[in-house]
Amino acid sequence: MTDKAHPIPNQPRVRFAPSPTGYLHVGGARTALFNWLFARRYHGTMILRIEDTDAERNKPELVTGILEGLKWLGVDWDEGPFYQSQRTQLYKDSAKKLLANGTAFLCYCPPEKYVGGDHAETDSGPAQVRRIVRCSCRDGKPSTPDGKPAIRFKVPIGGKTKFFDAVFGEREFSNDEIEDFVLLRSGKDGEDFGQAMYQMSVVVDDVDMCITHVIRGADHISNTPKQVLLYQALAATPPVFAHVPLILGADKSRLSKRHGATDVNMYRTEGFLPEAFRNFLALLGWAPGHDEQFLRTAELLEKFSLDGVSHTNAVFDRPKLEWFNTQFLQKLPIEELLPEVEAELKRSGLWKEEWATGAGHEWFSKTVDLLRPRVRLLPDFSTWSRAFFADDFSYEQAAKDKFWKDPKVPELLGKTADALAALPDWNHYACDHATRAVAEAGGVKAGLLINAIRVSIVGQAVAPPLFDTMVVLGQERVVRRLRASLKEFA
RNA sequence: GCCGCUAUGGUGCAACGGUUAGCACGUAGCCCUUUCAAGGCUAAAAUACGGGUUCGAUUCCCGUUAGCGGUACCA
Repeated sequence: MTDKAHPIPNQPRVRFAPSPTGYLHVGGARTALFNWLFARRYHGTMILRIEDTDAERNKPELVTGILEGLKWLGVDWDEGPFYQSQRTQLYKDSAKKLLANGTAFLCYCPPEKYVGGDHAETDSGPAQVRRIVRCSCRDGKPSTPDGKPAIRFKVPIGGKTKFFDAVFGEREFSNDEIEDFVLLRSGKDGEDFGQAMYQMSVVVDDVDMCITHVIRGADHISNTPKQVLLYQALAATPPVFAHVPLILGADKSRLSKRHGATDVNMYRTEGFLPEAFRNFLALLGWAPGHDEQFLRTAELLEKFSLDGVSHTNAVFDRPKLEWFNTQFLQKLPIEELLPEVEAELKRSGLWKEEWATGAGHEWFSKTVDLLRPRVRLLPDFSTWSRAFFADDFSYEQAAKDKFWKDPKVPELLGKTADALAALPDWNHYACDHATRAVAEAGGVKAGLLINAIRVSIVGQAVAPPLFDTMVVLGQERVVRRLRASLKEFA
């Protein structure tokens, strides 16, 4: 539908335009991802623009976090970051141009006349009501002719403003519903005008940067007619808009802190794999077709289309995100997973350089491969899997209670240590047979001994299959740990 | 309040006038098994409500309800 109505240009130009008033929110991240997917899919250009025109709310230090979040997600850009705070002259010039061509006017009304509004009683209590749509200043009749004016857009009386939305289709809004919005704030002491307002700066920048497709959150849908009006006043062609549905919390209200983490960087810290997060995010409000779920980024790129974007807000489902993570943890080619694990072990101080190359690397690879079906998040490699990478692990009380309760256990463990120490070859088969022989001789089921040994050599009730674990740990270490664990029974 | 968007199992998506309404997450059970996962199989679970249009509506139209968004000299 989209492709027919508005053919995809060969080289679309899109932008992600976050505002540094907060961290990179998952909603913003999803918008960034869709822009990126679209740009890469159609060999276009991705532009990053920082919308920091509100000096009072901006926190410049947040920009770093936003950029880091994007990089972690794998969303890169070709141009920028551009900062709107450094482009103020452009907006002022444009506003003055509109003043000159009669599509804007000077407004002397005090700001508070517009802020807050009236209150009306409704069934659900007082609701805010917009007080002013058409300002009297537009006809040259300022209510308070003195003081510094702001510049407002002169919205046409009557008529409709239309635009094409690649996900919602043709849209039209009645001009009478659109207020005479502010383009430029009134100036403080010394300056003629203040900073540009959002509508002004986006449109001027989108025109200046030759943006062809504006992909953004659906919360901007009712801003769009204002912007289209601005394009017209500026004699510019509006881009194709694509509004993507919002992300909600489990209770269907707008996603916020009380729903859990909303900062993308928190997920990085928690130890999610970026590709898993990306896959999950991509499937929030979009689907490639019928039943595909687990998608590598290349497949995402191959299949992404604005047509598939849903019209409904989506709930952020954390359990599903975790499922994606375990899927990637298990299915990623091992060479792709290794660097992530290495970084994790470095963070926790368990990393040894000998694992970087040669035989050490081979061992590391084998160990990670053994561990990964049971790992849920990257830090599990340092915590749950600690006994595989370090010798100073502790014994879980619950594991001891569960698997060491048979009085025969200490003796059997001692005999197992002797049997294993005597093995000429150290492999799965040999460990298996030696262990079962000890169990049989001791008159117990193999399972009892196997479970007891597991606790002795890794300190926990849960670990990969025992004999694989033994092979990876090595003969010397297994025997030593078995003997050392005997002290726990004293 | 006004304007706008939306409405398929608990969740994310399919079905774009004709299907026993499909897939995935989650949930429950079973199998596998040496712990825990993974994996395999099975089950419960949905077209918000009311009107139209049509031979036939999940699908098109209208209304209601609900949720969300906008209604700032915020972005």
